[in-house]
Amino acid sequence: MKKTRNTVAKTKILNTISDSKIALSHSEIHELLDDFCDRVTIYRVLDRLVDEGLIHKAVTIEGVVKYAACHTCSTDEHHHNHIHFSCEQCHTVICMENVEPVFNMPKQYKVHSVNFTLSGICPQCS
Amino acid sequence: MKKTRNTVAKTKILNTISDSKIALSHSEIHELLDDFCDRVTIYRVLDRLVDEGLIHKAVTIEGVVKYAACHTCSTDEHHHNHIHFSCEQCHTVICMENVEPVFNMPKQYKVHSVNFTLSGICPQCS
DNA sequence: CAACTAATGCAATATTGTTGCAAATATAAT
DNA sequence: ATTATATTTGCAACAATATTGCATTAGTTG
Repeated sequence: MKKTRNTVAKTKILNTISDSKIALSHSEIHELLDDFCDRVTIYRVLDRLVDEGLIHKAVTIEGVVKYAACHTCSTDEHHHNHIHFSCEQCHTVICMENVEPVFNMPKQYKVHSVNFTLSGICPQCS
Repeated sequence: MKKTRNTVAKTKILNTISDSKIALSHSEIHELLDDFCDRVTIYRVLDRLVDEGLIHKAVTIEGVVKYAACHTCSTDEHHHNHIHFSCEQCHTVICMENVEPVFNMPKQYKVHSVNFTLSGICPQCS
């Protein structure tokens, strides 16, 4: 694995995601960073952070890619089998770190990663 | 609910999806239809078909939106709680209609739809 | 067949994601 | 601290995907 560096952009982007209660999309991060760095840099840093396991991805049923840092990220035993909830009203996506679905795949399928996203109305919008 | 019409485009697109063993993206459908109708029409028809419950969506971890028709579609008791498998090698997405995950959401969350997509290597590519 | 309205095509535009390359910068070695 | 190096960044260009407005076409109903 290629060595990766700790740059200002990377730190700032990781902090933005870690400090957020909700999962963030590329464009949301871009806005929060207020033109601190280029759009392209954000795409590349996000890819790196995912590779390094510091954050994880979740995709809504609309195809919007969101990024989040959860507690199991950056631990040895780190997996992201938990569910994400996407509110149809306020469009926020949150990690439900305690909700891990149980399923039974035929063992010919080699599963590398999962994406569990539920859509509906969150408690705040009800 | 607004009334919807049975047009040639709608029929052709639905048949394309129904006849396919794998879930199809907008661009794949566009290719299969070989310029029978406009790209925009396909977008609109897909939305309508989803609204009417004749097909359902699945989104890969890369944010690619795929469409599929399953057996429970178009039945009264129709739900899409099954898992989709996305192969990282051949990039095909299939419905695992028999694999329905069990999970336990806090009941303050009103769940309308689910998106379960696993990524990995399918039996053919192993 | 006439009237009504949904659906389509087209053009324009918006949004999202990718690539190549030169310049900048983090890291390790001296 | 200075230098050597390879990663990272910004910029520009491009590609892919999705959306909107409006005039025209074509289902559907009576």
